[in-house]
Amino acid sequence: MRSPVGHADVPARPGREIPEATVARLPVYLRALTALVDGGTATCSSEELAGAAGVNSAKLRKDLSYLGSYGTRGVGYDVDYLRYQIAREIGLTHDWPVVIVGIGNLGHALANYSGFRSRGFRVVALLDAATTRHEELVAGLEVRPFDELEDIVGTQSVAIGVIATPAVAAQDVADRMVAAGITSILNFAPTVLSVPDGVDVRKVDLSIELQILAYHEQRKTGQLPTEGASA
Amino acid sequence: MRSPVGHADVPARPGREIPEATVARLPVYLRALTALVDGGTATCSSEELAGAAGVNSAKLRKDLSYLGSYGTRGVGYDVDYLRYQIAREIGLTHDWPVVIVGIGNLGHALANYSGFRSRGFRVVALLDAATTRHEELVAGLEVRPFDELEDIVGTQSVAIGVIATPAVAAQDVADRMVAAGITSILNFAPTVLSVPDGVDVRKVDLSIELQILAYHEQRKTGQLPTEGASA
DNA sequence: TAGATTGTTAATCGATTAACAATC
DNA sequence: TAGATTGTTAATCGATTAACAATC
Repeated sequence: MRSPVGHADVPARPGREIPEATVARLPVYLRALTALVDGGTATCSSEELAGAAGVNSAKLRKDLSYLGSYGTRGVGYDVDYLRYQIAREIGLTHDWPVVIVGIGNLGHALANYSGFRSRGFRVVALLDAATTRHEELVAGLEVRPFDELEDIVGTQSVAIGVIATPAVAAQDVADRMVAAGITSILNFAPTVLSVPDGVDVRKVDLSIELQILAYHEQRKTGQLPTEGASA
Repeated sequence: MRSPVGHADVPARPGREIPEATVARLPVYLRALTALVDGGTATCSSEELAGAAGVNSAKLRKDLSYLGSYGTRGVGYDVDYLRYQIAREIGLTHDWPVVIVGIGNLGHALANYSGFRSRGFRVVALLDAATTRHEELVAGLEVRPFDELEDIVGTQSVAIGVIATPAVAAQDVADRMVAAGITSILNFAPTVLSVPDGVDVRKVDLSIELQILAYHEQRKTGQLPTEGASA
């Protein structure tokens, strides 16, 4: 539709413009491939990889086709090669410095989560507004005053921020993050954030996930909400 | 397509068969409505509620239309009434007992998360396989041996289980949960679970969320992975 | 009545899936 | 070559959105 920069409407390199649904599955494939590599598997078919990732093989092949042609017909995929290609596509061939703001229970858990480090994310600072938490050691890092945000983001080129504060503080934290130059936010606070265009926000909401389960659970057990009620 | 029980293919009550995308947004609307109630707002338009929920108003109205006609043309929605209707639809008019398995950093955070309790979820037990954690008090509950799962699920009619164990243990925990009668699982372990039909699994994966952000971040900053590379 | 806003329609868009030609 | 499996096509399905008739 829009062509912001004035270039001809050429179809971008084949393999560009990966659909959002596909992007969200690439990390799942990456994890499955890493498990296969660790298990000593050198080659796998789309059927096998799809099974390990919990999707059907047509979807997997379609997804991979957006990246390029990294398989061999009649043979399958070289596990290690495909893993590298996906990691490169996601941008995990270099480390991403990350700051976590809000070092309560959840912030503690996030700071200690080994899955970040092992996947290319490096927690460079833990910030909290409460002075009582300052200098506390969490996951080997000192908790710092929130005011140091701008300094840390600037000197360490932090692009990604994690918000693990109470809901009331989250928008302020987001505003400060954006002002400091952060352009990607992972928000654990149960609130809608408003940010300028160009800043990405992803939200993880524990209670929403449970509510979605409850909705389906309710239907299974036959306790339909309107059962016996009239319209 | 399928008609498992042998009844005529009558269109269910209007308002049934809510699309999955809509179900996932109902908790967001519920939260926005609760905030409006708390702020003293009695009535709101679809435009206002949509703004508070972070969606556009056409989508909001379409979503609500699956539940019924709870608004008034020319006027808007009664905030408290709509909130009740959504809560009823999700199944939050009664409490859901929940067990959490795996009381590490994340399990601690989940056990202490007030958002569960306040939204109709009651943590009835914390279980861990490690005997060193037993009898420890977390969020006012004693950590119990994992073997007590069946007993607790049976006596307390638990339908929802939360897995916060390391990845290697998650499938075993899921199997035991299913055997004990749990039919909805919220999985925080970074692994694909296989469960029988009829059991719902939702997955929360912290590092996947960060990877999705990294993908977009990489494109923003112009460090395209294939930049300069030839096809 | 005039103005406002819902609930619904219909068009569009994006995601999924099965099937199969290409090709190792 | 025969068998296997990818990469792509095309059909289907579901979600989003704008527009507007219904109606308070």
